[in-house]
This record gives sequence, C-alpha cells and structure tokens, in this order.
Amino acid sequence: MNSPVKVETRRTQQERKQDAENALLDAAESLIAEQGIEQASLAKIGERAGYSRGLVNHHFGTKDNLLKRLLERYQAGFRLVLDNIAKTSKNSLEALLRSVDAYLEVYQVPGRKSPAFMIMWGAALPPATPSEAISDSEERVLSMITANIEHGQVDGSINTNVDPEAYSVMLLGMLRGIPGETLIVKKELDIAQVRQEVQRFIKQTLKP
Amino acid sequence: MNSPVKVETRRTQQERKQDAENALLDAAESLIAEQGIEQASLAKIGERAGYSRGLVNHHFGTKDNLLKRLLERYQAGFRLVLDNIAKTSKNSLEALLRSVDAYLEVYQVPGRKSPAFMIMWGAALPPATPSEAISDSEERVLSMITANIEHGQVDGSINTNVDPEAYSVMLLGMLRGIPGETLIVKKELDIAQVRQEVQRFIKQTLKP
Amino acid sequence: MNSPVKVETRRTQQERKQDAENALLDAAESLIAEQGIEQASLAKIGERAGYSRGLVNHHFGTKDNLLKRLLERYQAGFRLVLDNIAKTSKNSLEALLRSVDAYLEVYQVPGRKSPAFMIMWGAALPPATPSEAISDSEERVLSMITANIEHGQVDGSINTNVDPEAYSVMLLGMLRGIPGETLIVKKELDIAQVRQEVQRFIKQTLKP
Amino acid sequence: MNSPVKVETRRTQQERKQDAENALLDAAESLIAEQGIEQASLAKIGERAGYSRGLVNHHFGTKDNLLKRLLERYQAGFRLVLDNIAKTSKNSLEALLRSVDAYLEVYQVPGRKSPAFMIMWGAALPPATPSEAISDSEERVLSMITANIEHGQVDGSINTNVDPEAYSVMLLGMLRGIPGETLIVKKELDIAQVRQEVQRFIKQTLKP
DNA sequence: GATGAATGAGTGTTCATTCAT
DNA sequence: CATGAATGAACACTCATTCAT
Repeated sequence: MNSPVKVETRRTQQERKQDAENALLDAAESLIAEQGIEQASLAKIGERAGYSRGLVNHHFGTKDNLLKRLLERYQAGFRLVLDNIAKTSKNSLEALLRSVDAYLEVYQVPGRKSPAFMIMWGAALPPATPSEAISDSEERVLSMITANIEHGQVDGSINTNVDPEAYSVMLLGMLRGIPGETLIVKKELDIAQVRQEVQRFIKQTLKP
Repeated sequence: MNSPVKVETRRTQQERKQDAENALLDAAESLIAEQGIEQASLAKIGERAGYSRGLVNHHFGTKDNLLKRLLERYQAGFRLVLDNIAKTSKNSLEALLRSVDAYLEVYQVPGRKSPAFMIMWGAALPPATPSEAISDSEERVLSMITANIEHGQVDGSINTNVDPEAYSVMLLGMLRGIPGETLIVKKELDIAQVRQEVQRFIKQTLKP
Repeated sequence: MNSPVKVETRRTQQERKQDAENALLDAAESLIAEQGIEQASLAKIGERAGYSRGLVNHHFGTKDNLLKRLLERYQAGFRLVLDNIAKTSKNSLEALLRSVDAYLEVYQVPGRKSPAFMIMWGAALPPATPSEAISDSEERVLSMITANIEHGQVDGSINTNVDPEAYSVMLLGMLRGIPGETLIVKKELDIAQVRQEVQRFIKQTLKP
Repeated sequence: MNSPVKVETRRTQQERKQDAENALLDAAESLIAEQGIEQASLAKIGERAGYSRGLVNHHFGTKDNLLKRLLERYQAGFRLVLDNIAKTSKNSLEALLRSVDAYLEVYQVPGRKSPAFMIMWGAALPPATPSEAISDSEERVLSMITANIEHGQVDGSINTNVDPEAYSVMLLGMLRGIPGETLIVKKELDIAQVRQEVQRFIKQTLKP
C-alpha cells in the first residue's frame, strides 16, 4: 500500500479534481477581491487558475454554486478559529472579545484575499441577489452571537441590562462595517487602533 | 393669452429638464433599491421614469455620472438634517448622538428608496469600482466625525481617552453595517431596539 | 401633408423599424430553411439581414418571440388565400379541395423559404419545445378543418359516414407529412402527381 | 473454481458491452422522446443509462453515430413486424393495410419511447441535417411501398389507375404526419378512430 | 471496458453607448 | 428636449469531443 506508484496513482486520480477546484476557488477569491463578483467572470477565473474557460462550469456547474463553495470554505476556516477560542476561554465575554479581535485581525494586514468575503457581503445587499448563501449564513452568525450574550448573562460575565438580539445586530454590523470602511476609504486606516477601541467599547458596554 | 403661455412655456422648458432629471433619479433610486446597481439598466430607469430608453444618456451622459448625481442628491438631503442638528445641540456629544439616531431612523421603516445608498456603498467595496464618489464621500464623513469627537474632547462633553480617528472608523462602520444587516438578513430586525442600544453605548463609551 | 420632405421623414422615422424587422424575419426564414432553427443563431440572422449581431434582441427581445412573429407572418399570408377560397367556393367540399391544393402548391417549387414552416413544425415535435406557438396554431387549424367537414355534411357535399375529427387528423397529418417527405428525401419527388392523387382521393373518401 | 469463473467473466466481458450499448440506446431513446435531440446530451444519456458521462463517446465515438445506431435498432424491430405481415397476408392490399395499421398502433398508446423516431424524423427536415440515416431510410421505405402497390396492381388487389409513386408519397406522408400531429397538439386525439378512417381511406382509394 | 477531467466553440441574452431623427 | 434604432462587447451556460487514468 505504501508503494510510491500507488500513492502517485491515487494522487493523480482523485486529487487532480481537488487541485483544480482549489485552484479555481483561489482564483475566484483573488479576482473577487480585486474586481468584485460581477467582474470576476467564469472565463477569467478559469484562466487565472491556469485552466480553460469552461472548467468552472465543469466543476461547479453554476457561478452561484462556485460562490457558495467559496463562502463555505471561508466559513469552515473561520469556524476552526472560533471553536478553538470557545474552548480556551474562561467565560462568554472573553470568548466574544477574542472572537471579535480574531476576526478584525484578518483585515489588519492588507491581504489579497480576505476582502473577498466582505465584497460578497456587500453584493448581497440588494434584495434581488441570486445567492441566498450569505443571507442564511449571516442569520446563523447573528444567532450565535445572541446565544453567546445570553449565555454570558447566565454565567455572570455579561450585564443583564443588555438586549442580546439588538446588541448582536449592533456588534455584527460593526464587524462588517469596519472592514467595509477599510476597503472603501483610500487613505490607510490604523486597524490596530480600531481593534483596541472595539475591545474597550465591548468591555464597557457588556461588563456587569 | 400668448404672453402667459410663453412664460408658462419658457418656465416649463427650463423646469422640464429638472423634472425629468428628478424623475430619472427617483427611478434609478427605486430600481437600485430593488435590483442592485448592475440590474438597474439605463433603459429600465428611463422607462420607469415615464420617459424613453435613451433619456438617461441624454441627460447624464454616462451611467457612472448618474450614480454620482444620485449620491450627491442623497448627501445634500442628509446634510440639511446634520446642519440643523449641529445648530440645535448643546455640545458635540449630543450632536453626535442625535446625528447617529437620525441616520438610523431612516432604516427603521422598511422604505423603498433608502436602501439605495447602502447598496451603492456595498458595491463600492471592490477596489476596481468605477465610481470614486462613494470613496471620497466616505472619507469626508469620517473626517467630520473625527473632528466632532475632537471638538467634544475640547468642550468637555467627550472623554479624552478616546482615540478620535479609531473611534470614528468604528462608529461609521457600525452605521453602515447595521443597515447592511437589515438588508441582508431576511427575518425582521427590531431597529428601534438597536437604536436604543447604540445610543446607550455611545454614551457609555464617550462620556468623560 | 403630401410634401416630399414629410413623406421622407415619416418613412425614415417609423418605417426604418419595419424595414429592419422585415429584413430580420426574411433572414430568419431563409436561415431556418437552410440550417434549421437551432443553427439559425441570432448572430447569423442579424448579419444575414445586413445588420449587427444584437439587432434581433433589440427588436424581438427573444429568439422565441422572433419565431412567433415569423409564424404569425406566415399564417397571415396563408389566411388570405384561405379566406378567398372560402368566399368563392360553391360548397365545403370544394373549399376543402381547393385549400388543400393551394397549400401543397407552395411546396411544389423547391423554393427557398417555404420549408421554414415545416422545419418549425418538425422542431415542435419534442414535448419540451420552448415555443407553444406551433402547438396552438395546429390545434386551431385542426378545428377549422373539422368544422369545415361538419359543415359539408350539413350542406350535403360531404358523406355523413365520415368522422369529422378523425378525418381532420388524417388530412392535416397528410398535409404536413407530404412536404416533410419532400424535404427529407433527396431524390426529386413529383409533387404535381401527388397533388392529383390527393385531390382524387379526398373526393373518393368524402363524396356522399 | 477458476475455469467457470473465467468463462463467466469472459461471457460477461463480451456481453457487458452489449448491455451497456442497449442501456445507452434506451436512455437516448427516452431522453430524445422527452427533450428532443439537441437537449439529449451525451452526458445525460450516459448517466441515465447508469454509466458515466464519457461512455457514449467511448462506445459510439460520435453523437451522430449513436443516432444512426438508434435508428437502425428501431427499423430492425419494425422490419420483423413487416416481414411477418407480408408472409401471412393474402395479397398486397391486405399486407399494406395491416402494415399501416401496425405502424399507427404504436402511437395509439402514449408510450414514452415511440416518439423518438418521429422526433428524429422532424429534426431531419432542414437540409443541413448532419445525419443522412433518416434520409436514406425514408427513401427505402418509399420504394418498398411503391413496389408493394405495383405488385398489388399485378396480383389484382389494387386499382391500376393509381400512380404508385405518388400514392406512396401521399401515404408515407400521412403515416409521418399523423403521429406528428399527436405529438404537437396538446389535446388528446382519438387515434383509434383515426386508424379506422385511414383503413377506410386506403381501401376506398386502392380497391379496383 | 469504463471513467471523468479538461477543453473550447457556440448560444441567447443583457447592457452602455452612439447617433440619426 | 427627447426618442429609439443600431451597435458590439460581455456574460453564464451547454455541449461534443479528447485524452489521461
């Protein structure tokens, strides 16, 4: 089973598909980050990935489906971070603070790909948006934050005067709007400072 | 009968242009609110305004120009509100609180047109966005808020520990993100509650 | 009103559209006759008509709509012939005989355009055909023939033993199948002879 | 244990090819009957047959070749019926009548697969049709009918006034057009009645 | 024998823009 | 001022076919 030939074969047989799909998702991510969703045409994506024009449809069937997969990949990556934070935090407030900070950290360095999610979020604002993936996901995130706050009100780490749902909307809005501003405004913003303010803001408004 | 008719005609002649432009801007606003910027084609806009397919180009030359004008009209309207608040507020903190509340109030009622600005904001996230109008405007708003906070730190209404620029980014991000969430999430969000939370928590984080 | 300028103007203003639409319909008709519906792409049609690729969509919106219009034009032309025959025939049998003969006469000369209708008919055989225009039209024609036979049974020109609906299906099938055969079979078929046989045999089977 | 297994395997090895081909032809037949020739893509056919997307090309090389084979299979099946009728009929007229009735009987029940032939026939109407299989076949059928009529004029069962070739075209046209009408028209047609009319029609027009 | 990854041509459609009227 | 005919580029998507496995 360990013969190099078999390993070679197994890799070429099934992983070629994985390689291609990952390359296509990477290409889509960077193109969206640069030019937006509509300008990231399937032809450009295929060619930036080093393949042909038609490969995206061959693998994903539909542009909408490609976007869903890209979103899932992004969320799966972030979920690992959140799970780890949840396990190693003393209470709900600390988990919330660290999660928020981890999320904003991604946008601190002007990386090439991280904006893709924000751009997909921004493209989901019109009601007639084709994909409902963002909408569904956002609703889940909102519920998670609300649940976290409610839990913190039980474990005593969060002030019981806070309205969990309203606070969640405010907080998630902040978490989307801040990276949004960094993408829109041309002058460099000091995200490190903003992160500190956000931490302070949350502590002051949630502590009992 | 001739003279009044002529006056009427000449007046109509000049104002007909204004009427048409306003009708086109209204049509563009509602179409963007419904279908997004790309789907709001110039033909649809002209026809919804009750005119022909070609009128938008005739009046605005370019789609990008139409969007700029739409943005200007929106901002001019909101500037009146802000100016009035500034004049009638005791200090900077009160002005800030009232301005924030006035802004969020617009999104409380699920109106037909107000989302258009948010949709334009969301469409400006990709770096390769054609129009720079949003970008420039957002930078100005940011400066205004920063100046306001700095002024409040001088007049004593705002805590001097606050970093004015970082806080501005956080606050403006919140002001864009909250309406964004209401547009993306399908379930009805209680904006009235969110407004209260926002007020309370700005007070908590800015008061000396 | 008769000034040449006005006439010139009126012609250019409105009839340019008519000219273009007729040219597009003609181009579509000949392309369908040569290559079938699917191969008659909108680009080919526009260019054969002497215009651009996009004009078909500009005028007809949709390929399906273009086909509908083409069908209507064909039917309107044939209806004139049928109406004239109906008015100048002594009884229903004679009207039927002359109508059938007029229809088959079109396919006697291997003309360029007449096959287009048959090709559209043939393309409507799969149940998942997009356009329902042929289907609806065929049902109307069937009803007309049935009514004609029933009328002939009343006026005494047609045998009352004949089942009007079944005979109509047989007759209309014959009228579609015969031209179909001439299009499919390569060797030249003597349509004149076939027309004679059809006449004689309708008489034999319908006469009282 | 090895020998029977090998025999079993070898037999399966050969027949697996036949099984696959028949499954592919069945799948093609039903897909064509449902969606037409162009929409019956090779990938769909392979997958409906329970195999892979690429199997059709592997076995038939070309879509056109698949269609030829499908046509051959259809004709081979119908030839058995015709041969049997020819052997058990008293004279040419009876053979013709029974053959026609056997052919129409297939379309009486709204079966799933029988329309595939008619759809292929309809798709062969444009001159630029790639496959010539239908064209050649139709010419042979026409010759057969003509020969049958001529033979009937010799054996005395058919009127000598009839023009054999012209009558053949008329009859074959009828035999294609009637099923065609049942496929195009949505309202249910009473094929049993039509078959009776056809029988009567042929008797009245061919009997001496 | 059988699979399915990869290609690239082709289609209908949408759209901003130009320009003659 | 206003219309709308005409253009041509761009897009998502479907598909037959090739070929490595």
